[in-house]
Amino acid sequence: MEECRKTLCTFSGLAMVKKGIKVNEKGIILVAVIKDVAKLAGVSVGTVSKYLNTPELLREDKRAAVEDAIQKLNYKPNLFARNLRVQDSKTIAVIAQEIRNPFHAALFNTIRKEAMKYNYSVVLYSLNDINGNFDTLFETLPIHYFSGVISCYFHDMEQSIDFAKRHSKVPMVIMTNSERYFDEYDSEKIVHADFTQGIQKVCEYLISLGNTRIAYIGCRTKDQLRDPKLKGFMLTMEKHRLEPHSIVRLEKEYTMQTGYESAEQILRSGQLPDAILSDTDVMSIGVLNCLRNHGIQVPDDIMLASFDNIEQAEYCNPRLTTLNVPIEAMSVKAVELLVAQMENRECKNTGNAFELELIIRETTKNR
Amino acid sequence: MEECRKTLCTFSGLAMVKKGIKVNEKGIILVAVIKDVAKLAGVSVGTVSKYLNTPELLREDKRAAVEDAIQKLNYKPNLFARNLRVQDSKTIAVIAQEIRNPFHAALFNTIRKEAMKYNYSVVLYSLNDINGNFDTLFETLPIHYFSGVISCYFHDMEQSIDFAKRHSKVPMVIMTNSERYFDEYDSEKIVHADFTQGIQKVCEYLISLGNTRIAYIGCRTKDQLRDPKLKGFMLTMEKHRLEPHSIVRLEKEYTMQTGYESAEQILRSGQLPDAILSDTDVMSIGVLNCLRNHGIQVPDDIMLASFDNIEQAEYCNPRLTTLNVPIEAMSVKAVELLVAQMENRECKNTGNAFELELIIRETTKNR
DNA sequence: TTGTACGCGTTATCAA
DNA sequence: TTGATAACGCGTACAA
Repeated sequence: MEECRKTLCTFSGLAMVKKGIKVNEKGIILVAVIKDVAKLAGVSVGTVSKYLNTPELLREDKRAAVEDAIQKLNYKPNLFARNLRVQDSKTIAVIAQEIRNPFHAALFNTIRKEAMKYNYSVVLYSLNDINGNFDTLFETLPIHYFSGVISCYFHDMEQSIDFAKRHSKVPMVIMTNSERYFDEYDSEKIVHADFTQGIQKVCEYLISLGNTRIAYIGCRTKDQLRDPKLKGFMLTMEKHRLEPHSIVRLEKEYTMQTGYESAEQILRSGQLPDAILSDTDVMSIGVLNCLRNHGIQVPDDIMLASFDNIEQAEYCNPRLTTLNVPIEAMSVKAVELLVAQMENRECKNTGNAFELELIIRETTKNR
Repeated sequence: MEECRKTLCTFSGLAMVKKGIKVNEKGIILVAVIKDVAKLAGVSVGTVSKYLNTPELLREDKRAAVEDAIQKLNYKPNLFARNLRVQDSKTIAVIAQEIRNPFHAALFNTIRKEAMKYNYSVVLYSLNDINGNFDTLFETLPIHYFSGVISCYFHDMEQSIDFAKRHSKVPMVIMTNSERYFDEYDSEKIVHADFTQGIQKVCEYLISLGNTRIAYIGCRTKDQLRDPKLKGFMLTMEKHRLEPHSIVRLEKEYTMQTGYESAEQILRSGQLPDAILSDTDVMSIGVLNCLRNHGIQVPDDIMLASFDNIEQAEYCNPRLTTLNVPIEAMSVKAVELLVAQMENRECKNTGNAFELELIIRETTKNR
């Protein structure tokens, strides 16, 4: 007993002092644990535990006593102890691209809010921190300490899918951007929007407006041959027997700055294109800025259309014609599917495919 | 022993199966734990633990053996067990406003990256999720499971400070926006920029341009009398014996949409102001949009200036005149101070005050 | 319906 | 330098 108290003093006490948690003059922690609640309520720890997990199995008087003690002590269960015991963290890892990008911020925010509804916490892993390197992620992410994973790294679907396969036993939902992944992976693990079709819609629209010399702006992916957006562009151009004015895919991140630089590169090439198809709204905003700097009017001199429909697309000047990606709805669905997996419930795998809708604003017009 | 194995089967096995972790046909978990490493390396668990924490205290041959075993088993320490034992989570809670706001996204992202350098994880608590209610936060946030807290909820400093005081023993850093908090709180816990002075700078500049009828746009804070930005505006106007054209402070969130609506309200009031001073860039973008819809030219008909200097301020049309808040530098400092607190190091409390610099762009001009 | 006792995976202590 | 062991706080099987 003396020994025990000593240990308490040196170990917990010190550790807690270090953490800044209140301790009394004897070095005993003042943060209540289940034992303290039990003592105060005059019951056993087992009973307190039952109160926390299956309160309906408790007699009313005991229930009230425990509740009262918890209140008085401001008791909060220790999550580490609980997680350790039940081998489940109630935490979801979100593998995303870059939180400063409004598209991904919206995605992350929705996932976070939805997860909260199901009592799950969310931790963000940003692939931009590690240069999009999934091997690094594989090494650093302690994946088996998460209840589940949502992967929404559109930038390199091949790697995302590969990563998921390496963890096939872990509850996971992947947001994908191309039909081709449907065959490769369980459909109840996929939330899907067909970016190839999406770009085709945009490109068809630009062509229908009479544009023939169309420039394409994107960022270079590792597996560039399979970039679904670029593919959609190429398919549409071929279908109409049109040659791209140019294809600019810098090895940079999706930022306004990159959009600006991409536009500059197009301008340097000499002859102006009729239209620019940018594969993200964020880049488009940079494009607009660059064109304005060069005195080029949008849409009169050059038209511009892009992809995502971030909130800002409606607020820039001129307002962006773009393709709506229902990212909030997709995120809600992703969490729903993941929770079903984590809790071993069946979940109909219908309705995981989302439509992309063209939003026509001011950067395009009838010639 | 039989009993033990049985328990393993029913409990861990099942729990793990539920989680989708690999188990063999006997229900034994195939995720390696420290015991497995020890067995394979032919050492005790204590030795493996030493390898993980103080490898320099190990003999070379043992060190190599453990390293080899860890490799072979792809062993990763269980964080819950470790946290439970050492009573420290190596996790920082960030109390922020709204991750979709670019200003706060930049803030959160920098904190996250910096924290990573010191081997801390970061969890986001967004006050917008809970309507800015600190009492809710107080109840739901398991604060003593975090190694430290960074509070950057500028929207209601009174409550932020109060929250911090209620947790005075917890390592915490607060970003503040007004001189007045310096006296109330330990200076080594504060990263500071004087928003009152900042707005004064902006307002002085607008007045120096010949504007006299200036409208102010912000959002309503709970403690509106002490809103440092509004205060700066009022002080400057009084100093110049000017009456505000109008003060619009909707009870909404800081969004482009709110900025739009605020501008509409100003326009409805009849006589146009000479200039609008908006207290955040995000709102300004909405203002620009609204003015354009009404055919009002910026800066010719109305000038506009604001606060934050988010990246987008340089990319909108016209480009925003605004006040630079060095949010990245402030975030870096915040993490530095927090780490010092968490690890009981001294940290000179100099240089925690950051200067706000006026950035003149296109929404203002000499008349 | 409640209490007892054990174990989750780790680190710290102490003896060897 | 290493190994055995207790303890972190909780949930659950089983006994009462």
